[in-house]
Amino acid sequence: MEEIYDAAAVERAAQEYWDERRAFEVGEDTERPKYYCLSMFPYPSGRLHMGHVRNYTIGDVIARFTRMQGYNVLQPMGWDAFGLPAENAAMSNGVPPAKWTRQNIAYMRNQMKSLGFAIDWKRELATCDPTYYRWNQWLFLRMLEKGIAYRKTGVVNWDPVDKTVLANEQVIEGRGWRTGALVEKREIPMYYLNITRYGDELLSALDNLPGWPERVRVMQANWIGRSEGCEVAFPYAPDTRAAMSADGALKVFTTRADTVFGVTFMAIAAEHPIALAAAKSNSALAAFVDECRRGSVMEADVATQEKKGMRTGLHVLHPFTGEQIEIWVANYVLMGYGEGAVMGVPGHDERDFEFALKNSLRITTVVRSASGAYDEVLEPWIPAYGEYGITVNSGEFSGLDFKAALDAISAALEKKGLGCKRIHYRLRDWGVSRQRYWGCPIPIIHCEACGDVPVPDSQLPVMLPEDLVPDGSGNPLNKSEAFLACKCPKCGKPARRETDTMDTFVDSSWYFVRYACQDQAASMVDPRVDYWLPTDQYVGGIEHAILHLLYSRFWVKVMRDLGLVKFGEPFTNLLTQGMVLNDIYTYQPAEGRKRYFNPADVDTRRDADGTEIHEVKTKELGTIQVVHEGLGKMSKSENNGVDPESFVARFGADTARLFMMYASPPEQSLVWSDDGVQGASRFIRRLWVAVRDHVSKGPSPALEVGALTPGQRDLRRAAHRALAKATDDIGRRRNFNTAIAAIMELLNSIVRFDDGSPQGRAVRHEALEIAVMVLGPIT
RNA sequence: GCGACAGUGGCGGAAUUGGUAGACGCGCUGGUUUUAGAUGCCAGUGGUAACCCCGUGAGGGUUCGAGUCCCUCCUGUCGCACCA
Repeated sequence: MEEIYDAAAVERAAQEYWDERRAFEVGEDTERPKYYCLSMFPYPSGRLHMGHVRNYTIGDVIARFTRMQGYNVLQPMGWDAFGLPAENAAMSNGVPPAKWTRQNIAYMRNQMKSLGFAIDWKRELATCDPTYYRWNQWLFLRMLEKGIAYRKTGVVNWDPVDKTVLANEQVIEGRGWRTGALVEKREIPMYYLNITRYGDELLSALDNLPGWPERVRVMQANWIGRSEGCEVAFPYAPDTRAAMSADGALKVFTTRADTVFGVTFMAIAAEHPIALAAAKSNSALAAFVDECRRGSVMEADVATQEKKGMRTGLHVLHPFTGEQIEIWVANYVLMGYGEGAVMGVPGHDERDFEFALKNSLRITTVVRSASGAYDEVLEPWIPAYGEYGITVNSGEFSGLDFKAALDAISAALEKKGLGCKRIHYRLRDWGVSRQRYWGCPIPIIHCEACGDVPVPDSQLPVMLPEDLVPDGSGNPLNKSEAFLACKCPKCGKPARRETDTMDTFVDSSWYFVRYACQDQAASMVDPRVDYWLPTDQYVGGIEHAILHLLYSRFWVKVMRDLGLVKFGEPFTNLLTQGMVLNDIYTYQPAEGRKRYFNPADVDTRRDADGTEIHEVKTKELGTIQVVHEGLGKMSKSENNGVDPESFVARFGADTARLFMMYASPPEQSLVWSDDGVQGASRFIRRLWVAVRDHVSKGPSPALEVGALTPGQRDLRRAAHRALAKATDDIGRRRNFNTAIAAIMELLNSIVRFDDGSPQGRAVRHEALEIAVMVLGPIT
């Protein structure tokens, strides 16, 4: 009983045993059903954090469990190795990003190994290796041939802090997603991927992903934002023609072309060219335009923001009646959506209604309620006004239902050359060029004579020089003559290489495919991909619900259409794990910045009247009282992280893993708790002691069910019930907590149950085997 | 504002999907081992002095039976955010 459970020794022995046996290396075994269990690969930032540990523990439990059920299970691991932090680290300490990244990978690989995951390390890959990124380049060239990749000069989002172009998706509320800096607009030629071409499929295929959480599918559907409607052009009236000094038409997109006869005004965004033209000769309007543009950035109270507008004094002509319609600038019209202009139909659109009331504009009824909810549109607004009905007061188009009116009106518009049916997406094409060094070079050569020439396949990969050190003054590739100088593949004359690199989302869009054939030098994929893919289970953070998952789905569909893979959806089942939270403690000195204290350093005691007091012993200030600010995601900035490495050193990986799985269901956030850790630690120790004691008493006799006492029979039944329960829970990934609870209960009864009889030992043996079997996946 | 999800002891959370509410763990209380502490072990722990009583955010409904289903409301979390 004096023996102490030495987690490090126990775990090291197990890990060595696995290594020797190459226990987790798998091949393509057609005899067994395959199971591909994938966790999102980490960015090699330097050290693992608890979020990683949780992510990979959940994946590992699923992998080990399915493996025990007889599947041929692949669980690979790799590194999302390109990206900005490496450049930032390079700038602060002068180390080339390649070196920094590879050191981090080596360190984190060791950390991961000490956690004992059932990973096939033979298949490890890093996206910064030419053997990987050459296929980014290769597929990019195929996309270029198909017209999916194209070059376009466009207004891009420029992050002034990171000095890089951001995708629309990387701009959050007008700010860079990483830096939070206000984004500026710049014109830069760059490469785009035509993801909108796949918009329909990306949307409709969501319905065939029952293994995805509903909310992720909703988020993706909203992001794609498909709407079916009609483009309508309102020709300029003479005054507008004069202001714009050109003939033309104001284009709008509408989903309600059936209400086109109800248009009583036009509303345009403050940034719209007509607004800018009108503002030149109208200072009041110019001031309003300014206000709107400022207001749209300060979005905090957008929800309750009043619908404000101002007339431009300019007009357009109704495409059917020829009537003059006045153009207003309105703060509720967004330049970034559709054409930056809407047709104002106050009778049948709530926002237009509100706007018309406020500005005393005419409200006309052009749709009659099919359900008899109303005859005429009157104040106040009722939702029925916005519903589909039968057209009225619409000239030759009166008396039609929505579908018929839409068809007739769009056909008539098309005849006049003033519009047509159109499907509009919120989703934009994916700009993949980045003005950064530490990324996959875009395989293009710029020749004075031949223009932009794709690098021939035979010259791939375009190698990224690994010895450069960014200094903050832009992309070092632009200063590297060795990289820049090349020959034009077409004419052979000296030419310059493209220095832009690809968005790192490209790297992560297909890494899961490459795991299947990581050592294949001759091609991007090989038949092994057909065996393993698609992935059966993907585990990762909800923060990737839109970008990474959407890009991956798109990329795989392109690969499918190129005949490279046979599937169109990469991830059959998706599990989005919750965050790891911990307490936040702060101290606000009389002067200076608020300080954050790590919860591990905080002592909590109760005051005489029962209120909790949190104290920290500091060197400079002595013992101070700190404030408990609640719970937050473990982060550096709030100093509430728990370091996995020191944790494992102290308690062992099994405790870390058991606690992670036990304390909270995988999809929910997990609150760190030292007490919970104690419980998990105690449990692991207790299990170890029970197994060791049992083993030390020698082999158990064969189990004779008929000879059991009622107590023994009960224990045996409890063991089998626990097994069934755990199998069910882990299989459905619903709640690992209950699976573990069943085993804890079992273990409790085993420990108490010790009558020393031979059959008692046999039952105990069986029960322990079951406990170890179920906990095997977890610990 | 719209949408999704949730609300159960002091805490994390169970409840076999409509059938003994509070599994399991933490915490707490008492006992015990120990020179002492930590650990370990034993017992107790929703409320109430107690019960065959009352208890799953509030109110109503369906049902032999509701934490679970339906309606209304409240609160919280997340997502979207004037989507034309």
